[in-house]
Amino acid sequence: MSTSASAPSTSRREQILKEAARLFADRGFHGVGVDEIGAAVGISGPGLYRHFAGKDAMLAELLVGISGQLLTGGKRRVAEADGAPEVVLDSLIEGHIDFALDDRPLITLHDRELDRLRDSDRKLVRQLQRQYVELWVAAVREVYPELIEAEARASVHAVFGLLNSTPHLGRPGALPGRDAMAALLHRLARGAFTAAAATATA
Amino acid sequence: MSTSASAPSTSRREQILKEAARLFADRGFHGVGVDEIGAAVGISGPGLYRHFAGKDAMLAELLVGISGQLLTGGKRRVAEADGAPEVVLDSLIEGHIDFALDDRPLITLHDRELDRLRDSDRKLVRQLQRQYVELWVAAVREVYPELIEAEARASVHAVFGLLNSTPHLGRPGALPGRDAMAALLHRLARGAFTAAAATATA
DNA sequence: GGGCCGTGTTAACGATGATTAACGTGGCGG
DNA sequence: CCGCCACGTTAATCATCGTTAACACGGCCC
Repeated sequence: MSTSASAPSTSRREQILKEAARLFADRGFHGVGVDEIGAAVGISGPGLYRHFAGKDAMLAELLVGISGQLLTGGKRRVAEADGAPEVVLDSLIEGHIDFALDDRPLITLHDRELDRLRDSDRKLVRQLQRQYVELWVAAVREVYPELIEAEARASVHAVFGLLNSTPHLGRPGALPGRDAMAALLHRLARGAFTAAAATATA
Repeated sequence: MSTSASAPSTSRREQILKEAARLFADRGFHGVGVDEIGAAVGISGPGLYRHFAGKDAMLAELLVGISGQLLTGGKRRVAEADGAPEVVLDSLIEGHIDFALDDRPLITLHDRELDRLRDSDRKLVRQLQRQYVELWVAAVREVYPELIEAEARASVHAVFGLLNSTPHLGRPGALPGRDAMAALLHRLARGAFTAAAATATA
């Protein structure tokens, strides 16, 4: 994982990635120039090419990183909560919410800029995303066996949309605080699944 | 207004807007060239400038149109179902689902490319969106009075994310058909609200 | 203490892309 | 018929942007 050691040069790369993520999320991949990204980390323009092969490479690393993190975290949670279906699902939901609330720009990029990738990268990201979805589908179907595959899959996608909606919220204080927001999102997600199963295919 | 009469030349403009919406949704505003848009309607490149002041104007017209349609439809539904809170909410949900399922590109643009607008247009679109949200918040709070304002607002945003998730789905047949999908989304949305209210602020 | 490497800098270069200019053409009202 | 107007076309313009070149400099290993 990225927290491997106190690696020194890693700092700059990660700083760049962080700022690039924010900018990409705000204005879109094509809407951001390399000069802006450079400026955001205190160096100017082409200096970035000492750290990345190009703008595309930054986006690729971001998206692969996000998908990988989500999948890894999801697998870990499934393994840790072994045996208890409800616990597994709640843990997945909790993990996704944490990610959505703490890394807003990344979550935004994740389902917005996938198509700007080179074919090979896009294929990799899609594969990671698919595995993550399958993790959820399996967990959901354990808790709600009455859901057929297609319903479960569609519901999972929809709940992702629900959880990922956080970035689209007006800044100030007309909203619950972080913890209350997390709790609310959790309830919303669980309630959605429950309702999906309620009269499913009936 | 645009729906004034059986105006003939309207056809071209609307055809252009439709193709532009599809392209913008697929590859992002900055990712599409005017030549591509032109090619999509059989004319080439700068011919578009006979119909629109520029690329920005197309996006502006699309976004204003979408927000306006949503708001207008929402207001109409609220008025028609006058008096019965549950009916109002269900009607709003149904209307939004129809829109999300039938005009995928527009729904995508709606919450993705807002920041590419001129200040005045963006302000207008945001105002229309805000009114639409308020419509929902009011309807939700009528059905679930135990929800406080902030919770209701956040829940509405989240449910929008849920309903708008349709575009992000793999093309083929691993998913329910249109009507089944609409029913499923409706259940998911209602279930989410119900769960939000269940132990709200308790 | 000299050279190499990591990290930057600024000045081209080349492509792309939005917009405008200059120019056609077919239909239609007078 | 004539000319105007809606609608297009292609060629030129001008800015922007990603990327590369050429050059600088501080630290660290030997």
